[in-house]
Amino acid sequence: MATSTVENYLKHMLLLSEGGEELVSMGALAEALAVVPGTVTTMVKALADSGHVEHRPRQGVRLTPAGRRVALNVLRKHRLVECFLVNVLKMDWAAVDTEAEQLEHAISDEVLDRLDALLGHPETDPHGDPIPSRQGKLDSQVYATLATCVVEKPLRIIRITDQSAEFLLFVEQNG
Amino acid sequence: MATSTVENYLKHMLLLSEGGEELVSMGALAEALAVVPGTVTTMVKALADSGHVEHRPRQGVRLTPAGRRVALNVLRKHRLVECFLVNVLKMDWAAVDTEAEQLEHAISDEVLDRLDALLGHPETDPHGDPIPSRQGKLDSQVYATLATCVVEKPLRIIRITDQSAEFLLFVEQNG
DNA sequence: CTCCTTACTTTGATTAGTCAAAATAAACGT
DNA sequence: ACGTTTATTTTGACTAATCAAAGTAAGGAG
Repeated sequence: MATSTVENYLKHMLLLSEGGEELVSMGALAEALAVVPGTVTTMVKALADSGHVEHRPRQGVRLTPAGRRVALNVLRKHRLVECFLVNVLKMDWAAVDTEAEQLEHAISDEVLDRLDALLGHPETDPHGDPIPSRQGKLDSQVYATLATCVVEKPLRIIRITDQSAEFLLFVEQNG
Repeated sequence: MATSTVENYLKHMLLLSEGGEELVSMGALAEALAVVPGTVTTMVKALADSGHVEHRPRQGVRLTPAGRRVALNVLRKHRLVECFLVNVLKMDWAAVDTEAEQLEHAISDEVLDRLDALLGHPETDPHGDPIPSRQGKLDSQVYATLATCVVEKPLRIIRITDQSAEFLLFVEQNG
């Protein structure tokens, strides 16, 4: 079984390559994981050995199908847990990300499935991010961003990309 | 924050000293944690340094009030999670122990409280084991055991002490 | 009292994950 | 083409948790 560290590396690679098939840079990964770049290099080489990623030295890294499978499963856990925390436990949707960060590595596939059923198979989490299907399908639709919207025209916000605590707090306090 | 390894050591010390104030032997702890005795000695010395336990070399170990506090909180998480898995997710009550083993280290106190409320502040988990209160109160009532019961007299089973998977399976299959 | 058994502790080594800092490579501007 | 900047990799060291195996203490049995 993949350790939770490994799961985090793979999850972040998936997030950093949203949609596209491009290589993820070591620097970006180090930033996302809050570790120094040297640590990422070491870890990525191990991940390459275990067949989860393909490492192009000095260029970047990319998930293999096996690595992507693991990453999608973790992401599915993360987002379904967020749904649970908000919809069932009525937690503040700005705070659930940190909680889910821990729980995503602790829940089994069995619990995951039951949670999914309990929640009525939701398609997105409370921030509007799509939830990967059990079969590993993830539709990353591209919506218009606030920056590309017409001012003064009514609109509905579907998804919030910036998950930083500060930003979510800002959104909350300003509707 | 205590690592999940530390939480496990403390939790098992609590369980092994059920009620009484006696010292827990290193051997019993090693057995419970499935590690070799030498590992326990090392770890217990570290735990003594951090003020969670009192170590009597060659005699045994005992929780300090601080250690007991941590242990009770972990046990509360474990048992409330079991309630949730059985009552809400309708999982098999013989299987939830292993699940809870992981989750007890991943859920925050915030989630714990909300879970407790959702479940209606239960007093025991699905196996009949008492759930420590938020204030750290744990009533370990002593019930008659099957071995001390009158045969052929109707009775209600309140609590099952042996949590091994095999035994739970046996109980399940034989009513 | 001496020996034996059993429990406990020590010691040395290992694995996973990490950092700091030095070394290297690629890219970039002039 | 040359030197400078920037990203990446390497190296050496560290912490947490573990095991195997050797060493030590304490409590009986005779």
